[in-house]
Amino acid sequence: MANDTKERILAAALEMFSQNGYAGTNIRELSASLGLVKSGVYKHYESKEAIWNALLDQMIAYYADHFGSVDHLPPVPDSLEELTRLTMHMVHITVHDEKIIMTRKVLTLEQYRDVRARELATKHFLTGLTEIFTRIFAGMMDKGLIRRDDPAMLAFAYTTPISALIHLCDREPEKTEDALRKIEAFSRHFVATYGVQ
Amino acid sequence: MANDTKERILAAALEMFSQNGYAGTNIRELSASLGLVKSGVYKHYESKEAIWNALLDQMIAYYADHFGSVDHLPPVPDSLEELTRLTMHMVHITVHDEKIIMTRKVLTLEQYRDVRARELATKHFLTGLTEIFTRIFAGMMDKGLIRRDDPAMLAFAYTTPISALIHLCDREPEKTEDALRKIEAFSRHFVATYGVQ
DNA sequence: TATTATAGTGAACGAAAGGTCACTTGTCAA
DNA sequence: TTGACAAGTGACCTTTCGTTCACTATAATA
Repeated sequence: MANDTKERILAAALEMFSQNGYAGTNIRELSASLGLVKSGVYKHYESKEAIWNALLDQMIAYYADHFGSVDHLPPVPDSLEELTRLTMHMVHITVHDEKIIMTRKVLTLEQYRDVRARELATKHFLTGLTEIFTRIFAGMMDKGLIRRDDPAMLAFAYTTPISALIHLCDREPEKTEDALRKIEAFSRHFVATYGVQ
Repeated sequence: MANDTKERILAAALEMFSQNGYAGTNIRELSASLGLVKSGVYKHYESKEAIWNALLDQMIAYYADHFGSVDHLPPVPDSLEELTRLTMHMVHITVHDEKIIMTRKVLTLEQYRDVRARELATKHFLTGLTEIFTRIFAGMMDKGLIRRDDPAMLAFAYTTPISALIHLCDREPEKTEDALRKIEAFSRHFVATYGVQ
């Protein structure tokens, strides 16, 4: 199947780009990892850059589908404890899903070179999470669970420390357990600070 | 002078590595940017990797000299307003000094490939700032300026959002002004939350 | 002054890169 | 059964890469 190979190429590209970067990846190795010879790849993509652009297209579409729409917002927690649980659930997925990890790494490595990677990186690493939690905190304020305050500021203050530790997990995977504990401790501290007792 | 050229090579390497990454940088361009021909570079470094290692040595030494010792700790602020001023002063330097910007970019680009870059990245992006502000907050608690709390947790909660915006400046320099305003707003919000009025 | 080490040149090299092309194979519709 | 087409192969091309080397110019040293 043409489509199958085309997608397998993208999957292999994600893996290699996330480890060695775009410039550090060569088509021979990429093809070999799929059991093809390099000219086979050129039957599906006209150039290395075309692979890169298709991969970015896919990442952008994936992001829009999964995080970009209001439909996929997690429900507003009904308790402070549930906020921590929700947070830990989201974090667990994001630091253990290989594909998501590789996506973050690719965006990290190519953010200075490619405009679209740069924009997606900002969404992934900063504005995306902040927007989601702005709504969550606004909802929790309405429910009287957390102190009235600027929900966007709280979301920023809540998500960026977590993001920093997620980056740490990407960089030093052996510290993942520690980072998860630290995120949970941070979440509880946050709740203790802003939550209405 | 041998030493002069040797250091100019490192400076050029920092610039090119920070823009194109190690794999994306070639010795011809690097030499040309110094007005040399590429074989001239090999009179000073035996290989591209040797340049990379020397650059890392320099970055590690620079970090140890400027941020690693207790001597260079900023003084503990005497007021909440001064905490914000101190913060903005440090941030201004860090987002406007080209050499520091390039250092962060290099560490960002090479963190998955090189063990030493990985470790230095964690210091730069996470533990370094947190340690500095842990001392500052401990001092401010002693002075009765901010509420008694775990100073390391406060430092983490204070520095990582700022770090996130510094990364944003590296990625999208045109947003620097906005980011600086946001950092100041965040600092004041933090002070309003944890400061003793 | 003669010598020697240093910095820099320019041509060349082999390896590896991205990409092309004529060709084979297998599948499916006419 | 045959024709057409998509998928994959292997040899080959060009360019670029990191690296080497014989050589020159210069400036300090003995």
